[in-house]
Amino acid sequence: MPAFTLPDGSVRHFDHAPSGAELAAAIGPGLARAALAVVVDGETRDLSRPLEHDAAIRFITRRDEEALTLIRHDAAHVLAEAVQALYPETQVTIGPAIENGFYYDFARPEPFTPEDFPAIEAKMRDIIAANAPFVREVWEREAAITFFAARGEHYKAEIIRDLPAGETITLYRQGEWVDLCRGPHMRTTGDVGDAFKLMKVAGAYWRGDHRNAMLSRIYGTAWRDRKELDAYLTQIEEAERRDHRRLGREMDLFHIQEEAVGSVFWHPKGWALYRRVEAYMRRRLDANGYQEVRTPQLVDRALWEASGHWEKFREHMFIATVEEEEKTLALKPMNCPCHVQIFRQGVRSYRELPLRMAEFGACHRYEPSGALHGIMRVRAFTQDDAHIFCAEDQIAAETVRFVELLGQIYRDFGFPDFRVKFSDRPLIRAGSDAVWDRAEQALSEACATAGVTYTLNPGEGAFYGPKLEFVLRDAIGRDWQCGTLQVDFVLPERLDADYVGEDGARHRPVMLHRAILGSFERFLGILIEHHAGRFPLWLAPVQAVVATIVSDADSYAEAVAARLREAGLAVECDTRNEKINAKVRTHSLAHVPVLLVVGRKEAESGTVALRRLGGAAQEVLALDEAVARLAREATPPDLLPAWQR
RNA sequence: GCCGACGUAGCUCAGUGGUAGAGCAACUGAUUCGUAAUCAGUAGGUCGUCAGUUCAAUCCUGACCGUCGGCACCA
Repeated sequence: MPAFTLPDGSVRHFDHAPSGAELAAAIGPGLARAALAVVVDGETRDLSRPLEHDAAIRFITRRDEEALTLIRHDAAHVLAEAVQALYPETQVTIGPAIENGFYYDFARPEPFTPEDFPAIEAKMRDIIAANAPFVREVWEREAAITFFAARGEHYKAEIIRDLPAGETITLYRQGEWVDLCRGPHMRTTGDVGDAFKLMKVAGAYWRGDHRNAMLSRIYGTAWRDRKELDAYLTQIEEAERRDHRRLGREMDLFHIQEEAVGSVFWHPKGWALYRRVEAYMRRRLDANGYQEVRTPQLVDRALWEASGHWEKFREHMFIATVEEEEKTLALKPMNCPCHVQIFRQGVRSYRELPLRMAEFGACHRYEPSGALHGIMRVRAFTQDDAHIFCAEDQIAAETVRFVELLGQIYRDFGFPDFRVKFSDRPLIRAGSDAVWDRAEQALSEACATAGVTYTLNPGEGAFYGPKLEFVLRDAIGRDWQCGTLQVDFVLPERLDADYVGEDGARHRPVMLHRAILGSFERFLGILIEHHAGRFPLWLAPVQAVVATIVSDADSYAEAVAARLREAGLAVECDTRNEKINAKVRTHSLAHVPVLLVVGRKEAESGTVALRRLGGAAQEVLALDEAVARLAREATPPDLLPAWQR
């Protein structure tokens, strides 16, 4: 007779196999009303299924975060039923819960449009109001295939055909409607509630493969209650306000135009920001034993053939030819083969290792048109790239050193938290399995030494080696993969790099490909969105504006601005014939961190009224003190004396 | 690259089969003002490009380019 252990440690005994719902009722009527699903030894199940064996039990109610997944999954089913009710010619495929919501992929000659949403949502509300129970049925494979094929649901039939032998095939009914699904589901369609909204339509390939048919996907969001839904919609609006493309235009940082698709025109203010980041990175690298180099943009295809990139990435390379010569050159899509060329000049000694070769390398890649996105995904970009040539037994120490540097840099840019993913061997790869074994092992040992905990990202490594990926989290909770550290035993072999060891013999170095920001373009996009354009003083393109109240203060304002410029600050002077209210508004909207207001009083007393972005308070300071204070505040974090960090 | 939507002044957006408007920005003038929009005036557009339909196209049709949202891709 089964016994169930509850979260409080108490045990309930039954003389039969009760359903989850029965068990909940036995515990209490409140729980019986609230329970949506039951977790049996860690596995979430429908309340209707009998519990045959002894198990640890807990219930999921609407108060649990886990309810979200159930609600979203059920919402996907309700969406599918609604769509088939309204558009009977539509085939259903799959519809999972995802972060923040759910989607369902439909096969239909005519794709859906957002104009269809009101009708579909109304139908969904009807289905939810009908409160039909979800009923689980176990089917025999052939019967299930015949059933779906007969209904013209060929995708469902294909899914069943491809299920591994021995897999239990379950269908769920909700009223008249039925779908193949492994579950679990809540009790009834009514449990979905009313906190959902259809968001957008999109094309999506069947089974995520671009060789397959394009399906019509409908995305929705669903939450436990209206309040959560509204909070989510507000968060989306917030993200739109932060959009780097919008801020880039509003703050006059950069633009992109048709004649140079995927390349950035940096305006003076955007370039100021770029240069601050670059200068900071250069100082950090200098201080960490890197040697900066610069390598050619145009490189003969022979080198790319030797490196293996020509074979794998040719379609993504910009090719250049001249009429005079037969040569085919490619704009470099990456820097590593060029760095190996520098390494190969002369004879290298083990004494030079680890050799850390850095380049702010400008690269070009012909990215698919649909991948382009503002300055985040472009065709011309600059990596904060470096390659560490080292011996195999130096991988661990170099990894530790790199992770420390990376953490420091992320903190300085305002990203205190990051996580690490470990990507191991992909299906298509260079190098023997023995080499991959060694590379993966070296990297995982290095992680252990560096105290890095990671999540595994199977099969996502580069074709030449495994990699660590560093993912930071921004101010509104979005994850961005920026840094990377890749172990490469292959390229030194292919490009014949070697060094003379202690034993006098030639050895292959290992290459560690590594980047911290990834690309400047993308990282600046992330920075813009993370700070919502309100940069910390050391990064702000315009750090301060001196604004006059009356034109009598113009010459004093210019003098104030000059003093600040001498102290190294980027300052503008606003002597326009405008009221101070208008000036405050203009510069606040432009996200200028510091406003120095000067009128007759300040001009006479040699002071400034200092106002911070976002605050209404003003502080009247002697000019000298204001300059000293702002100069200190605008100091990049790596240049602050130790006691101030 | 694939599916869909979109493209009107610098920006945000109206609008119509008879060659276009608003607000903000810009410019000019007045105003000299104490912390988120002073007032008045002026100027600004081959309505993404190219074809087609039509007496007539910014509007209808098609192709292309670009942008946006996804998918696929991301050395």
